[in-house]
Amino acid sequence: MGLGLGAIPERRYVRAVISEADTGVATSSWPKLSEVPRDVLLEVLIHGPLSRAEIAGRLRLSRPTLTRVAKALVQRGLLVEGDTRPRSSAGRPSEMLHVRGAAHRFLGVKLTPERLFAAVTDLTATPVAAAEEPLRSCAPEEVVAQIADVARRFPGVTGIGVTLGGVVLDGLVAWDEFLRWTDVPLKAAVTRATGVPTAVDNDVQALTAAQHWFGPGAGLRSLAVITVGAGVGTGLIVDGRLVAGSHGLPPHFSHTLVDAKGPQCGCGRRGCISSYLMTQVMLRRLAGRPTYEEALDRVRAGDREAGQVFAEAGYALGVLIGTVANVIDPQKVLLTGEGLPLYEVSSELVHDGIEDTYEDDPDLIDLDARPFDFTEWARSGAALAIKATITGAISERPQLDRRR
Amino acid sequence: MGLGLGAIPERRYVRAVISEADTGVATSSWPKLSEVPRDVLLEVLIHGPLSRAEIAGRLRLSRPTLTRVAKALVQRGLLVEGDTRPRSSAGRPSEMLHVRGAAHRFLGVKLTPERLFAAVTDLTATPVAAAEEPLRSCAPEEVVAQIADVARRFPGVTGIGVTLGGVVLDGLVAWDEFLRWTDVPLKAAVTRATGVPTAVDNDVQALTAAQHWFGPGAGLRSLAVITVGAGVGTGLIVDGRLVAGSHGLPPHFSHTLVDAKGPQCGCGRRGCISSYLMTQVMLRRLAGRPTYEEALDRVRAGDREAGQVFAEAGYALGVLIGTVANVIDPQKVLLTGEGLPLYEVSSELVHDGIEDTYEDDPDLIDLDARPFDFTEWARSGAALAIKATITGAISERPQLDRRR
DNA sequence: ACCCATAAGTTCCATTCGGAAACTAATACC
DNA sequence: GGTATTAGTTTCCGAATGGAACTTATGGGT
Repeated sequence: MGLGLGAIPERRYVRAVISEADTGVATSSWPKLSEVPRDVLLEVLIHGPLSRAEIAGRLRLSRPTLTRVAKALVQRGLLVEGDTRPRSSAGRPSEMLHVRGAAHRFLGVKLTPERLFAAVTDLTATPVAAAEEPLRSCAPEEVVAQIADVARRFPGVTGIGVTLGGVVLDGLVAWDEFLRWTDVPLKAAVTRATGVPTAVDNDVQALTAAQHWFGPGAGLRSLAVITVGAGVGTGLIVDGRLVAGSHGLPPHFSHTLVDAKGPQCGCGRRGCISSYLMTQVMLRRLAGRPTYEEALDRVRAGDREAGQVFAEAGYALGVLIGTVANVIDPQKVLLTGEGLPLYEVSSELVHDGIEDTYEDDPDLIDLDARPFDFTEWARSGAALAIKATITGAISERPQLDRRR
Repeated sequence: MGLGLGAIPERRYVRAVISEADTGVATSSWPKLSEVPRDVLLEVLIHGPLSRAEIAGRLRLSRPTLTRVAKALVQRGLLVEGDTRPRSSAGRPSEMLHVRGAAHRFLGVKLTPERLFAAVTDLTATPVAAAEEPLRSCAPEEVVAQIADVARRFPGVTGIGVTLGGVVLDGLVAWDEFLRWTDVPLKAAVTRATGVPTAVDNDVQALTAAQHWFGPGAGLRSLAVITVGAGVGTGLIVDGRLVAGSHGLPPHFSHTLVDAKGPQCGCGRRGCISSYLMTQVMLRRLAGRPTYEEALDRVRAGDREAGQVFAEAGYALGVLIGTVANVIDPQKVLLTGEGLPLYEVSSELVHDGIEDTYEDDPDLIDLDARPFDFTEWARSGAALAIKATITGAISERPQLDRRR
């Protein structure tokens, strides 16, 4: 319904065989999975191909259960049996289970005030298509219409994930400074306009979750993600779950003080971490207001002034890393973003900042810097859709979980 | 066993009725509970007396399930039916279920280099006895012996919780600066010496968990606990769970910079939050090195010098509160500790600090300041024992949880 | 006083789900 | 080719959960 499928011939003749899984829109409906099958799928999704025995061990399930559950997941087309991997010693070799990525497609959309970035991925969050276009307007209705247009170009997706730089609570964009939105029920609107289940979240939060499922932080119990771009952003995974503040904001560390005599910050004070790291502020301090790339070139060419600004930025980044590590003592700190060249040119100062801030042995911090393509933002939208689809957050209202 | 109960007459005649619950050591054995009964017990423990219907609603269980589970818990002596509470409108009144606190007792022990604090509580963490004595020695074996002596004075406890100011990982005291311990397997040692299942944890972590179950933060999804005493400590609850760093330390925010020209801090730098708040440092700045109480009197009497030191400390506390709130955006910030008079004498400056630091509306912060008796530390040890007993962490090895 | 609406708690029963035991399958090593 | 070893399967059973229908205890209306 809502899909204009009235004209499609009835398919009663299939129902008896394929039953529920195929009743709705052919390729794009997600089967309802109960808890254990969902956990099994997730385990394979996050930790790569695994044998039944391995999964049973990790999830503390019996092998018979795994036989049954795996069979069901294969029947639903979500898993496939891949190669068999011989044991190192004796014993029957394992049959590896893979996620059948092609089974579903997801659309991710990242909104900025100027442009819309889109990416289509398969179930394993591997990109299969991408698009980018100017945002026609910032008015909510028009943005929704534009997203629906994009969605029409990629039919058959199982879910849509939209991310933006604002405060998102339960699918409602409570506040977006850049788009100038207040209380926009984006999730409902896009779901209605496209007919496809949609999830909406803050971009940094979605990126963090994406890195935790599909990136270098896959499956870690604790993880800190720091994005360096036009500004800095932080996301935290604690106890295997994304930390969402009670008001929907991602954790922010960025106005922690580095040096009270530092540059003027947007927040009104001086010398916050973010005052050193915001691209705008950095460039403003340089003669002739170069672009970011020009500034980088100057640094690489040995320019003193630019070097100083980037060194200070690097130090501030180090302080940020150290502060985050002090607070949650994560298994890994992941550094991403378009501004990562900063780490490349002044990694030494970053480490100075860490050393001056972190209260334990800096070697304990597993720091991972990953270069970053801007389309990654859109991909993390798709990852958001995948996550919402699998956990069921996308269709049902989120379950109150009665965990400890 | 180990409790010297050999002389107590056998009670075969009861077994048929009370079955398992009474098979082992009479009053002090904890029945194994499966997940749902455990959740039900917890819900009543944390959220006060509740009716079956109410619990079923909260835990998303059916009413028949609640009938069954409640009956089992009543049989095991953990719950009792209390008063019936009439509906406001029509309908049969609810029968309230209470935790039968008297069913079990727990011993909490807090270790400091000079003294040992002990508290015995019932299952609801209500204190029933307390003791305090000098620590005979800091040597691990002697401390264990002393704890065993204390435990002998309070026979029949179901669990023991020991807390101290060090780094505790899985019952092993990896490092305690104050006691000068490294890698002391305290949990195993006390369990062996007393014959009672024992849990060990960092004191601030245990306090945080205690406040989250039995204090003003009961049952919140997110909570920050800030203790002000000889130093400052921080504990976090996120998503209903205690945040434990991957190396066992509680989160520390206390060396965040407030003012680079501030007092010298133990960490080598100047003007950290903790440099303003450590009692030692505060008193050192005052003429004649008064005691804490004397210093407080001076402030209340209007002494300029003391007022300044306490004002700065208050401001630093505000910065700490704001920083914590920025990071996890908790539902509540709970302020406790022996040093709480600070908040009383300079609450205005605390709020200034919050205002200058928190990036949203300070009114969103639900700040709760609770005066603090030192025996609270020991009580939180008992709460630790309760928590470990109920979650099963005390006997079995912690289950790998396969949650999302 | 009586009946009815309302909501709590219970009983009964069908169903689901996961683990134990015992099996088969596929390999390495001797 | 036999044996040890580990993966995966089948069969079966017990535990636990939720739906339907019931009983119980109240308030409110007539």
